Amino acid sequence: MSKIKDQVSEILQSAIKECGFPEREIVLDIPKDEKFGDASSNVAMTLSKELKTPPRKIAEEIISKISIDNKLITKTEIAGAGFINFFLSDDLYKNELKNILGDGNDYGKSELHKGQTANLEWVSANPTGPLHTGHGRQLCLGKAIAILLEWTGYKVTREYYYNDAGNQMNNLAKSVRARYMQIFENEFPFPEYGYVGEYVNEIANMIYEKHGESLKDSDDLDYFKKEGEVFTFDVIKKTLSNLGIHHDIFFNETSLYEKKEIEKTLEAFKEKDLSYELDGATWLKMDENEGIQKDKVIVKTTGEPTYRLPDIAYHIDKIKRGYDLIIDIFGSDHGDTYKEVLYGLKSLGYNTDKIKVIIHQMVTFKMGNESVKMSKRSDNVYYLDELISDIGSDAMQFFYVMRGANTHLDFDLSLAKDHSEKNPVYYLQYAHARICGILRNADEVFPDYKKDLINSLNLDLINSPEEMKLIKILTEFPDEVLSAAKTYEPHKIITYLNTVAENFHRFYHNNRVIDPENKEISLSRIHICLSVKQVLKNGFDIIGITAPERM
RNA sequence: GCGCCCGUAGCUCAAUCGGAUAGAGCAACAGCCUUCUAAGCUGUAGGUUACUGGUUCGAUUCCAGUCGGGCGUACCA
Repeated sequence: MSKIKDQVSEILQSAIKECGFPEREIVLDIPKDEKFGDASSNVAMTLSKELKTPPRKIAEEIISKISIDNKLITKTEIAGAGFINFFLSDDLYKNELKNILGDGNDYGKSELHKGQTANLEWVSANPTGPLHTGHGRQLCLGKAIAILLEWTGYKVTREYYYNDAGNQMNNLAKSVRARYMQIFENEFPFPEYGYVGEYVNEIANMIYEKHGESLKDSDDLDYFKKEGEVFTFDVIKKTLSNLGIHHDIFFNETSLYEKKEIEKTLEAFKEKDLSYELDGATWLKMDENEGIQKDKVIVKTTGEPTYRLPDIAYHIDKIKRGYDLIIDIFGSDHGDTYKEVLYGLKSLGYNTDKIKVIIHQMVTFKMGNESVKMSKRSDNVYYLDELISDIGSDAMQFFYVMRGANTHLDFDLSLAKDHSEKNPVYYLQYAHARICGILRNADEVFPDYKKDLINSLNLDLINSPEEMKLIKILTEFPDEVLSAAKTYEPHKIITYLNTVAENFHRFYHNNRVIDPENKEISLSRIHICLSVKQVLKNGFDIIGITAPERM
């Protein structure tokens, strides 16, 4: 569609120029209702005020300059308050259809950001326990966004930021040690806010197998911490890997201390008089105009930095690496903190224009009507691995990504578990599997159909309304990818794929594809099927689900 | 209290810079399998887009206020 749209908007643009009207950026919409044509412009309405002329009159003047022929624009009309609607030649779409199979797995990719680099940081859970369903949304969202960016030409670096030295990790170490001690000392006290997950016992048992009771009198928490970290990270990475997520960089906060980057950042704040000492702590001056309510502590009275300082130093590091785009994905519980980080960077003179922060709202989990409260410290945690084995990774990926990030999402676990076959993901995947079934049939009836498609394909035979509608929708795919990528919203792809599947199922119902009596028409329909299959597959690749051959 | 986000069909959510009659899935009801997979298709029902006002050719979308929900408001991250 993109190319088709460009042609139409050029014609429209020059018609406006010919009329002597002021230039406008031309935006062509694809009307929701077919009766309004294939493309629609509201330009007459936007010119109305400036020209002090009724929009319909302006529209009339514009379309009088547009020539009608059978090759491109077959009809124009003025509708409603002054919309200019264009009806386009079917052949345009049929020709575009050929590009789908020509481009194959690349159909829909663009070179908009060719040669540019992007860094996407997400997940970034500290290694204190396995990933759970609270991480799921971010995980799946980031996976899809990374691919989406690649489809528009970016070279994407996937990054995971973690801290193996903070309070959370000390807490894990204490918890592991307590479980270890409890193996031979029933009464050994467990820390009040310790991690009670079963994995903590596993780590303790592992240590016991290696060392027996020899660590009984050791109060060296570092060893327990290290074992805990190694074990947990291993579990986390396995979960990620099972989902096809591979981070290129695991960035340890500790390395910022080793490279003195924290100190340097602190010095920079002091030099610029952006920080001050009060009550034994160091405070960063904040600006209410940036939406931050009050000054924040960056170094505690203990001498340890709060998370803000290393976060700022970390982003300086990323900026210096020279990416064209830096994306952070945070949950809404971090909604305020990113502002502090960005403000810190700005106040030090860094350009933060390239940093995009994606905030996703929390997911509420429900079991029937009961809302499920989850806490790492109460052990009623629903781990991601469990969710995957309950509903499958495709359903999970689909479910987490199918909605806009900025909307609160209710996840009904009992529904996902009990009625997994009802999951909307199957609607899409079934369309793909169905096509594969047709193609298996084609192999038997017309063994040489692939050659015939090249030599004797006759697209003139495509003329039913279902076929034309389907073809038009397929050609919108490249635009859909661009639009989803522009706003980092992979759910738009799913919404689109739904209409593809819907129209395919309808086409299938009304049109027999393989007809041994009529090879020519069979070939044209096989061509449509192959094109649908390709678009579905490419869309699945972006959102991160598989394209099954059978179901 | 203050800040950010949200409020659309019974439920979960879409709606392309502000566009035409607000759309899907699930749930409900009525139909469709001797024919390429019925995990599908067709039809019915379901809405004052939380409420009130404003901006304009036009508002689910932008602005103000009210009500309701989530998150934050740490010398936790």
